[in-house]
Amino acid sequence: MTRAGPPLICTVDVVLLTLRDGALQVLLQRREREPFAGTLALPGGYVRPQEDRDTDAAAARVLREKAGVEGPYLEQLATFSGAARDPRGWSVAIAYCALVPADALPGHAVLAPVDRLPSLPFDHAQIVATAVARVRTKSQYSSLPVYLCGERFTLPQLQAVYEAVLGEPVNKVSFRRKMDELDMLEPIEGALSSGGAHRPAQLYRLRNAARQALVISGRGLNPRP
Amino acid sequence: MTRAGPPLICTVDVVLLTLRDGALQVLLQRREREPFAGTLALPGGYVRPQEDRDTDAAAARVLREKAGVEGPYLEQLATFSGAARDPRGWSVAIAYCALVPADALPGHAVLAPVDRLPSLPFDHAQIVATAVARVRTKSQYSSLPVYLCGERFTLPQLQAVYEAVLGEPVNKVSFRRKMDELDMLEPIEGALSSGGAHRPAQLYRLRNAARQALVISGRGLNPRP
DNA sequence: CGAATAGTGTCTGTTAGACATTATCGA
DNA sequence: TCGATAATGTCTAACAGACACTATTCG
Repeated sequence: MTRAGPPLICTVDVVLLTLRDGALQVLLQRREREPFAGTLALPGGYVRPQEDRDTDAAAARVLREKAGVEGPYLEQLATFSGAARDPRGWSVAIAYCALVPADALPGHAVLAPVDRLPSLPFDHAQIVATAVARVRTKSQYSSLPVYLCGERFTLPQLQAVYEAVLGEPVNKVSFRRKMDELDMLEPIEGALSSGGAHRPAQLYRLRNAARQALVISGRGLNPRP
Repeated sequence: MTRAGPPLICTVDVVLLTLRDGALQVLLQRREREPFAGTLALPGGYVRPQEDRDTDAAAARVLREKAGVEGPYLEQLATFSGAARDPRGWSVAIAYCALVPADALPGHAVLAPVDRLPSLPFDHAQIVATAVARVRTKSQYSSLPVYLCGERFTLPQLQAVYEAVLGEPVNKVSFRRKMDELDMLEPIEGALSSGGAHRPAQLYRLRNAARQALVISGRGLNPRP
């Protein structure tokens, strides 16, 4: 049997996206080790076969250890590989995408808006671009953006989240019709947002059925013309 | 710096899908080596860092070497990993999906319909299921199924391909309207299908612009109710 | 009451599917 | 001419977006 050849570098990298100041932002960290020690990069780390059940678990561990984030929405994105992307040698990076409400992040977290990233090492810029494209596309026809909200939110808030993610305005009536059809939200009895000098909004939460899996809509929001 | 730990098994596996007898079928091969020598499985192999530019190239090489298929549509699917999936130990398999017209396969190729698979080793059944789900979803709103056709095809043929992939009938008028809007096909002047005792159909080919990239439609075909 | 935002009713243009009609071949 | 399939015209129902209107809070 052919041997597996020289050992490969195998890592997981996580694109953690959140919403801050009305913009989609990605979590970056200063690298402690070479290569690129001291520069901002995606959180990542070696896969640890003894410790990690699979790469999903490795990504969750990286987020827990490096960002203090526990149990977020986490989805495998794609795998990036080759001789060129890492100066240490031929490598495989399994990239993950995480969505987290901003208030679930520790205060010291470094965030950068996805459309004004600093220069990133490895192929991290490409990985972020892939993640953003995926999240945008998926948000067109699914409940994905709710993972960027907290436990309780109003429909106007949720609409603003969709608009921030999609980068374009969403028709209010259509949006509410869609949310109604998808049947993924339930109003919290008697709970209204307060604060403004205006009519308060009904607070909603995710239905239990919608907690586990994304809710998918046949036709998307804002289909291309 | 922490060492990368014990070497991992890193492979690529390819789900080659084609259309035969009006059904979506997957290419399988008898394994020559342990584990599971002699059983049918997805074509796959170790990533070879010295030889392969990246895992995309590794997948293309596997298809070329093991199935004699050159330059097919090839797309990364997902990465499967963990201690449980391979008896040799903790492994990472980067899975790819290929679409090929049936007549581009060598005569001796072993195909199995995707909805009546034999028992497969490793997590290959799950990998096939993932590939089929992805191809179905993507075919709803893109030109993906054209890769299952040859160079020249008629609209009724293409519609039959869509129906076979999606597993449900497609409205003829809507289908033709959509193909027209997408503007990805061009009629071959003066070329008509022949053979039946009926009106012959116009032959089409992909426009050059549509050759390189998928053509994406805003609203899908057959949106869910 | 006025400003501001939440929430709803309704109209209209667009799109997709059903159905019917015409076209073109071989036998 | 008939059977069969290709190709197209047209009607209708569903849907999305625009706009206007009502509702409810604070000051």
